Amino acid sequence: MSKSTPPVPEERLRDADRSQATILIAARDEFSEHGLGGARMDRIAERAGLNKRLIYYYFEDKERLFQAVLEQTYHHIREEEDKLNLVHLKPEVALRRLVEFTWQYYLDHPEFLTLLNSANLHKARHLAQSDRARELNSPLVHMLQDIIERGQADGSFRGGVDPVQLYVSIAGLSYFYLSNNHTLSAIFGRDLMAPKALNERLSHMCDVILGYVLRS
Amino acid sequence: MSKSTPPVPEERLRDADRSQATILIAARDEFSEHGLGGARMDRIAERAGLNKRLIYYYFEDKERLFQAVLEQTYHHIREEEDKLNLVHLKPEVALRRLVEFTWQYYLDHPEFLTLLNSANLHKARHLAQSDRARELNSPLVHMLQDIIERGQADGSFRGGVDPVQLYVSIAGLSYFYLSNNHTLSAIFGRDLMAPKALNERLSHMCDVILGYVLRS
Amino acid sequence: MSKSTPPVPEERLRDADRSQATILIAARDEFSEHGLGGARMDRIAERAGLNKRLIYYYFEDKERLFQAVLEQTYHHIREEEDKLNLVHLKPEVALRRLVEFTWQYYLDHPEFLTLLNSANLHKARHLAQSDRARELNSPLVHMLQDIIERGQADGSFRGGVDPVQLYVSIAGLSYFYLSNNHTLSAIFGRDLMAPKALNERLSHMCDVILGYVLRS
Amino acid sequence: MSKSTPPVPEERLRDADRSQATILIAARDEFSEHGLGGARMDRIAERAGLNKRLIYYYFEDKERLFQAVLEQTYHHIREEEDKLNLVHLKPEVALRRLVEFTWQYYLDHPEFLTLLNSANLHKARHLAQSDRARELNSPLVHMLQDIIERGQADGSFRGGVDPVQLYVSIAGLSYFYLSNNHTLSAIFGRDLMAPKALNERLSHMCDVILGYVLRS
DNA sequence: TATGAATGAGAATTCATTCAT
DNA sequence: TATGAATGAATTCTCATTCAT
Repeated sequence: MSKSTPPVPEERLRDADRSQATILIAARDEFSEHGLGGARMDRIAERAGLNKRLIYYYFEDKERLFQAVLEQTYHHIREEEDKLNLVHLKPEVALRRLVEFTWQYYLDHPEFLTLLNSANLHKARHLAQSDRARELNSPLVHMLQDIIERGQADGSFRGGVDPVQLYVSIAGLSYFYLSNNHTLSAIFGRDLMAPKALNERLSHMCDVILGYVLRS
Repeated sequence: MSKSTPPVPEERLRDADRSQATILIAARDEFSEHGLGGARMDRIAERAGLNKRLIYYYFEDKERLFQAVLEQTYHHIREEEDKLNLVHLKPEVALRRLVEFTWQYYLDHPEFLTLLNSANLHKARHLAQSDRARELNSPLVHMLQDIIERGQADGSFRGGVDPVQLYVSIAGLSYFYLSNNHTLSAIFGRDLMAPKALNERLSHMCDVILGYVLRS
Repeated sequence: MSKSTPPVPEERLRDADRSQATILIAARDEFSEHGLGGARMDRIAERAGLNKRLIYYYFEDKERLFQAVLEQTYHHIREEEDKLNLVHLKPEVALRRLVEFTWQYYLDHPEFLTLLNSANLHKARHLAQSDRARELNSPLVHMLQDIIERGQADGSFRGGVDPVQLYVSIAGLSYFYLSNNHTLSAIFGRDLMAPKALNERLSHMCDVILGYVLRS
Repeated sequence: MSKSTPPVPEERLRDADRSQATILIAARDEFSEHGLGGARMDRIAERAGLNKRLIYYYFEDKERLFQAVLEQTYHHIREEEDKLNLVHLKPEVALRRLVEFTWQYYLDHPEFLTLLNSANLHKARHLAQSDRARELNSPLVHMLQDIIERGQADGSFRGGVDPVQLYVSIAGLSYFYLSNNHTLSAIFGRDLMAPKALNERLSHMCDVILGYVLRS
C-alpha cells in the first residue's frame, strides 16, 4: 500500500452504512427464523449488537425493515444468477447446470425460502411497495429462453417448452423439498437432509427436467 | 345401559362438538391468513362467534390449537386422497389423475399451503408432538408405488422411478406455483391465477411428470 | 332490610360500570393536570387502581379516553346548569345569580378549565367526533335570553343585549382570572386565590356585568 | 479594544444569533401548536432547519427552551404595549383604544394565547424561574391607572374602579372568546372567527367595559 | 357449557438527550 | 458552530391467558 493511500478504517465505530448492513443481516435471520409476525425487534437489535432505536432511525418500522430485507434478499440471488454463464454451454449441460444452481442456492440460503414464504403469506405487498422492483426480475428466465431455443435449434430439445413454466418447475422441485423438509421428514420418517438423500434428490430433479425437455 | 342412567344430554354434546368444530374452522382460517405468530386469539374467537375463554377450555393454549388445526388439516386431505381409486386405471391415466387431484386440492384449499408453510417455519414440532401421527402418512405414496410397478410391468414406464421422489415432485410442481403465486405474479407482472394460466400450468405439469416416467 | 330485598353488593369486584367510572375520574384528573400530551396512561391506571389494559379494553386508546372525559365533563356542568332555576327571580337578581354560579363552578372544578384549554389546543376535534353533541349546548344561553327579555320588558335593562355575547363575557371574566391565575399571580406578585381577592373579583364581575346591562 | 485584538468574527456571531432566533421561532410555533407535553424536539429542529443538537447547545433542554420562548413572548407583547401612547387621549377614547389593542394583539398572535395556557398548566413555574422577571410587568396596568384617574378627575368615570381588576377583565373578554373559539364554535354551531362575528365581539366588549366605567 | 371482566408480561415505537467528529 | 450517529428510558398499545360467576 503506497503512502498516498488514505487510511482504511478497519472498524469505524460510527458508520451508517455498516450499521445498516448489520441490522439487515440480523433482521434477515430473525425474519427467516420466525416469520414477520413472530420476529421481535428486540431480538433483531440484540443480534445486531446495536441499539433498538437505531433500527427505527434507519428503517422507520418493522414493516419497512421487512421490505428492506426482502429487497436485499432478491438483490443477492439476482447477483448470483447474473454470475451464471451458460451461453457457451451445450443446451443439455446448461439446463443441468441451472437446476444444480437453483438447488445449491436454496441449500446454501435456507433463509431465502422462509422469507419468500413470509412474503407470500402477506400477499407480496412488501414487494408491491418496493421501488427496487426491477431487481425482482430474474435473468434466469431469459437464460432459459436462450437455452431452450438453442436446444430446439440443434434438435436435442422438444418443441413447445415455455421458459416461465420451466423456470417455475425447476424452482418448485427444489423449493418444495427443502422448504417443507420438516413436515416431509416427519411424514416419511427419514432425514431428507442427509447427504445421500440430497444427492438423490438432485439426481432425480435433473432426470425430471431433462426427461421433459430432451427429445427422446 | 340401565334405566337409572341419567339421560345423555345429546343436545349438550352436540353443542360442545359443534363449538369445537366452529373454533377449529375459525382457527384454521386465522392461522392460514396470518401464520402462527400473526394469528390472534381474539380474532379466532370473533370469527367463531364464541367466547375466547371457550377456546382455552377446549384447546388449552394457542400452540395446541395450532396443532389441532394441523391435525384436522392433514386428516382432511388424507380422507380425500383415500377416495381416489386409481388401481383400476391404466398407469399413465392414473398418474395424470394424481397430478390433477393434487393440483385441484391445493387450488381448492389454499389454507393447506399456508398452514404447511407455518408448520415448517416451526420445524414441524407441532406434528412431532401429535398423537395422531398415523394420519400423516399419505396413501398416495403407496398408490404411486402401485402405479409405477404396473407401468414398468406393462412396459410403458421407465425403470428406476422412486415413488417418494415422484410424490414430492408432483406436489412441488403445484405447490410452488400456488404458494408463491403472489411473488411470482409480482415478478412476472402477470396474473398467475387467471383461468387460462391455471390450465396452462396443469397441462405443463402433466407433460413434465409423464415426460419423465414414460418410456419414449 | 326485608328478606325479599335483593342483596345490594356494596363493593363488587367485577363491575364494568364502576370500573369505567373509576377510570374516567382518574383520566379526568390526569388530563387536567398534565394536558393530553403530558398525561400518562400508566399514571391513569395507577390513579384508578386498575390494570392499564382495562383502560384500552373500555376506551380503545388515549384519544378516545380524552374524548370520553370531555363528554363527561360537559355532561356534568350541563347537569348543574339545569338545576339553576332563575325564571322566578327578578332579572337583576337572576343575572347576578348566574355570574355567581359560573364563578363558583369554575372555582369548584378547576379541572374544567384546563380540560377546555386542552380541548381547544386540539381545535376541539374531540368534541367534533363526539356523538353526544347535544349535551354540549348550554341551557344558560336560553336562560340569559329569558332574563334579558324580562329585564327589557320591565324597563330595568338596556336594549340590544345579545345573549351569546353576554354568556361569553360572563364566562370570560371568571375564566381568564382563574385559568391564568398562575401567570397573573407571578406578574402582579400577589396571590389571586386568597379569599379576599376572590371576593373582590366576584364583586367586580357583578359590577361589570350589571353595569353593562342595567339602564342607568 | 487595542489593535492587537483579533478581529471579532462578526459573521460567526451573527450566524449564532440568527440560529438562536430561528430556533426560538420554531420552538414557539411548536409549543403553541402542541403544548409543552406534545411538542417534539425533533420537529422543532426540523422547523428550524437546523440540527437537533444545536438546540441543546444553545438552550440546554426542553424545559429551558420553553422558558426562553415564554420570555421572548412576554418581551414581545410588552414592547408592543410600550408603543401605545394613551396619555394624551381623552379617558374614554384611551380606554376604548386599550380594549382594541388587546383584542387585536390576541387576534394577530394566537400563539400567545396557547403559550399562556401551557404556562398556566405548568403553574407558571417557567416564569418563576425566569431571570427576566421584570419584563413580566405589563405597563398597561399603569396606563390604566392613569386613565382611570383622569376619568374620575374629569367626572366621566365612576369611582372605585380597580386598575388590576379592569385589566384582567379587558384581557378576559378577548381571551376567552379567542382561546376557546373552537369549543365555543362547536357548541354554538357558528364560526366565531368570521369577520362579522369578530366585529360584533369587539363592539360588545367596548360596550361592556365602557358601560362599566362611564358615569351614567 | 359459556361469558364478560381483568391482568402481567411483553412488543412496537417514541423521545429527550448525548456522543464523536 | 454545526452535524449525523447512537442510546436508555419511557410510553402507548398488544396479547395470551386467567378470574369469577
